[in-house]
Amino acid sequence: MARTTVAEAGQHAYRRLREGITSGQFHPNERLVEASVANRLSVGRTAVRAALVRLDQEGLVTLEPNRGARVRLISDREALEIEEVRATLEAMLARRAAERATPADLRELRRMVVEMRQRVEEEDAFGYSALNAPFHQRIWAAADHPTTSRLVGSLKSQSIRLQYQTILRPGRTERSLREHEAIFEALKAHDPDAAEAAMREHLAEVLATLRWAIEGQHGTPRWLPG
Amino acid sequence: MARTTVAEAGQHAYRRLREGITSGQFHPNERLVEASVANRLSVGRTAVRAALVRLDQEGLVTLEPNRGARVRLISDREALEIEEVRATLEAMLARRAAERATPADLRELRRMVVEMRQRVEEEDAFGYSALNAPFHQRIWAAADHPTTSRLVGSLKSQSIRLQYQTILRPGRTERSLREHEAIFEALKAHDPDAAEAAMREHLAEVLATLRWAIEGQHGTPRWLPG
DNA sequence: ATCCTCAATAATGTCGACAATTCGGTGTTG
DNA sequence: CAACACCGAATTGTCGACATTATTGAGGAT
Repeated sequence: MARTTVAEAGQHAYRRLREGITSGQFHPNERLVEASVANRLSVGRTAVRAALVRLDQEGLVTLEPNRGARVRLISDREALEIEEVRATLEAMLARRAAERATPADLRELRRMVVEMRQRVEEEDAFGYSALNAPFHQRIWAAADHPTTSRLVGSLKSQSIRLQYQTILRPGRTERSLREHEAIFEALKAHDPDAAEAAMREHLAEVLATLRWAIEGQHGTPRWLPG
Repeated sequence: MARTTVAEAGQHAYRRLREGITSGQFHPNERLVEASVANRLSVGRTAVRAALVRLDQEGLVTLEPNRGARVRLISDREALEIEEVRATLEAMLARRAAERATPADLRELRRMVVEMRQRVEEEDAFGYSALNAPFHQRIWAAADHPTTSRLVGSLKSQSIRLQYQTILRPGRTERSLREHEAIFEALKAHDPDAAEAAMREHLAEVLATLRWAIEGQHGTPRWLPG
């Protein structure tokens, strides 16, 4: 029989809401009225409540006493801070990954890099960007450091909003590809210093692009999702 | 009368429970039955439930569907991982702190170092250890990087269990004091590289001490709840 | 004795009702 | 006309009741 695990509606609500927020379905600063969300997701208010508490702790929504929840708006400053932390931690993970990447890890990473190159040659910036996350995640897996992986994953979901805009920068994909290739080479050579340096450089570029995107949006006072 | 904001019992329960866990009042792996906790803290079950969800997200308790909550037992491996992350992030904070420490920051840090030295001279290891956290926190404040500070603070609360045992290592306090002094000197000189290096070295020592403590407790195969 | 079945119990998951609070508007008063 | 107290709708906070699920222990069959 269809074992749909009816129990734990809370988990369900949490995932749906989280997905809704990170995918931009709910806008930053949008109010999340418990009742509305509840019947939108076809779950009870209790479940929504639990989900909101979780998301508050996670930093994706803010929860004010007696005043409800809203999607947390990450300030520009905070977005940069998050990216800085992410860079620091991912550099550490890259170092570890270089020390212990298995042949299987390297095979998979090579496959990804090849696919990325194809996307760049086809000038498919969006397709390229979609391969970005899996590539990084595979490195986290190779680093075998669950605590940090969890942390970095959580950070990433908080700063999604600006992630999209970084795709648009002209010439960014080519450069990004070269950086990814450098990281891969360092991992393949099992050279921790090189891997850490390459990852640090890559994320410094991302950070710079982020600054560029933030500058840009100040000129263009519209940044709502299309 | 004396309306102490009766609303928000959830916050209250959260703080009490958190305090109880980090202070060791509740032991690792101990089951947290909602009803018991509720009337122990004189709050409703709803509030306890919310608190547990928060603490689960925070990593201080584990929450299994239909099977309740228990105080999370941090494995040795995980404790080391946490300490590693903390080291990485605090090194970054020290770097930033060196760049932007104000005279007030430095005055305060000097005061703390002086007091630490006194404690060491009095051979008051426990008193010395109590000054440890404020010293680090002051550096975080100087770094002016709230995102990271929050993160590091959260990590620290997860690994409290082993923190105490590190005090016991012979000769540790003297060495720790010298490390702290080195960090202070680097901050005072506004030398980011030196500050980062000093902090990194300090926390590498802490990590080593942690490993030592973990080895030690393997000799004593008693860790079951009493 | 060991394993299995199955009721009894304890604890969690969910819901609906109601109290408490916030917020926007409305009418009153100076 | 502005400031202000106040009412009402909307929303959140809390509680108790009940359904659902795990766990325990006794009894029976092999």
